[in-house]
Amino acid sequence: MTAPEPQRLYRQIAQQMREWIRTQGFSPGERLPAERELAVQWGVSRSSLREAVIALEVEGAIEVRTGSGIYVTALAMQPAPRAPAAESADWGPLEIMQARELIESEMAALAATHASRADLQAMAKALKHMKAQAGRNQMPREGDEAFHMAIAKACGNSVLVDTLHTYWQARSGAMFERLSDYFENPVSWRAAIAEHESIYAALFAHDAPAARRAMKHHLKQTHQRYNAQWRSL
Amino acid sequence: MTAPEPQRLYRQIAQQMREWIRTQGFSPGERLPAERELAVQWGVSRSSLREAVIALEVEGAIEVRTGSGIYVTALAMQPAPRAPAAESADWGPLEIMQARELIESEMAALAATHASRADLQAMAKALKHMKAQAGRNQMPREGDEAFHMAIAKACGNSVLVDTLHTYWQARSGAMFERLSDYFENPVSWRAAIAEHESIYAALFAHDAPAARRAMKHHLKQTHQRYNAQWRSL
DNA sequence: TTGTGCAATTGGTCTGACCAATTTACCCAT
DNA sequence: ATGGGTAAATTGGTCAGACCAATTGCACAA
Repeated sequence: MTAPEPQRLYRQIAQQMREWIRTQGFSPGERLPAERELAVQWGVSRSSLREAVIALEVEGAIEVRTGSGIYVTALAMQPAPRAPAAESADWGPLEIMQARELIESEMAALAATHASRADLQAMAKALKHMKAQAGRNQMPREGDEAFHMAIAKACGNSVLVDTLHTYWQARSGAMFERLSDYFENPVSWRAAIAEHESIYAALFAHDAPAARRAMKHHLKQTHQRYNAQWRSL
Repeated sequence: MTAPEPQRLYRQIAQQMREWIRTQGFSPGERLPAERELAVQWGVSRSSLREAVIALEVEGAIEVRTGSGIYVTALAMQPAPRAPAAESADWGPLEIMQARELIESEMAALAATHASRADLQAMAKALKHMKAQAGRNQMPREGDEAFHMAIAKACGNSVLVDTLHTYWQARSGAMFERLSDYFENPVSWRAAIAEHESIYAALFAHDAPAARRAMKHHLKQTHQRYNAQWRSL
């Protein structure tokens, strides 16, 4: 009862190795002792040591090269034990919407000056997809995401693309699902589509201020729809 | 030469198991066959099968309970093979700076209206830390990060905090290290500290437009320092 | 000096065994 | 028949040793 955590051996070893690597002044790219030596060093079998190595490898802290050795990566330096999807776990819907409002408005402005013909084409296609889905009385979630991601791509900055993508993935949360059921109705679809068209028009005209304004308006509306629904739960 | 990737066995097995779990209609919480059976099923030794299991466990796709069995988690359903830090891997320094310029400017404006006394105190402390480090002729990287993160926290939005945190972690990349060596010199430190003080002043005065302006200026300066250095490599 | 090839090193995989926690089955007492 | 409790079967956890394959290093020969 007092010792509820006889953790698996490989986890203990992995934990100790993480600290050891960061402590003993290993530099990225440096090679650490052979598996057999490490096993002796921690007094475990090679099998167990190996399991710990694999855990660290999956985490990205080390890199194993067959016949050569085990090498530490740059990631090993940052203490992040990185539980899978550790962040984004406790993101609330309203927080995400606020962040999107802040970021995507500026992204729209940036996209207005950078967007290529191909980018605009992708947006148009997404918009068309939305209308098609809405026409079949389905929630046009797919097209919605495609449209916003197309704008991100138009910025020509992979950091922004990945950031927004992370936000959309976080929508899988349970709370989000419940919210969607309530507020995603044909009326708000039509409104959203109209707002998207305003954004598209501004981007097509390469009008940065207008694009920023349109995007901010769209997300503010969405935010308010969420907010209203949130309070009513 | 034509087959450059005889991937480690455990990776192959892990890959196949991921698909198998998602395909064969396993529900979260359900138990899958015993290790020994799975080993036979894929025609590998238990050791190798076990390594694959550990990889999936670290990824969070499955959960292993001693003496009981191996259980699939909710995460296993989402197809994300989530390589460690798959994103952020190929982020370039200039891309990150552009993203920061876009996001942090707005964050500063938001923080100007939201910042509490505690938030401002944290910024002041970070600023002080920067000066102390610079005084000892050290690159004030720590204080720099603390200052920017304090502003993010002042927004009261965990999504924004996590996003910026991700950007700072990406700085560990090799390219970034090399850049830092070149451009991070006492002259730019002093400039950066002065710029930080402008930002702090605007936040302290709760002047959103000024905060936005100051932050944008600061990051644009940094961006240019990077850019100049980048071309000279 | 240069290049080739052998040998040591190091990771990769397998077999088989035994231990510990958990679960299941069964038998006995009520 | 039912309840409880123990024993056996199941399942993961760890270990030891062996052999293979890729890499690396070094000595020797050209």
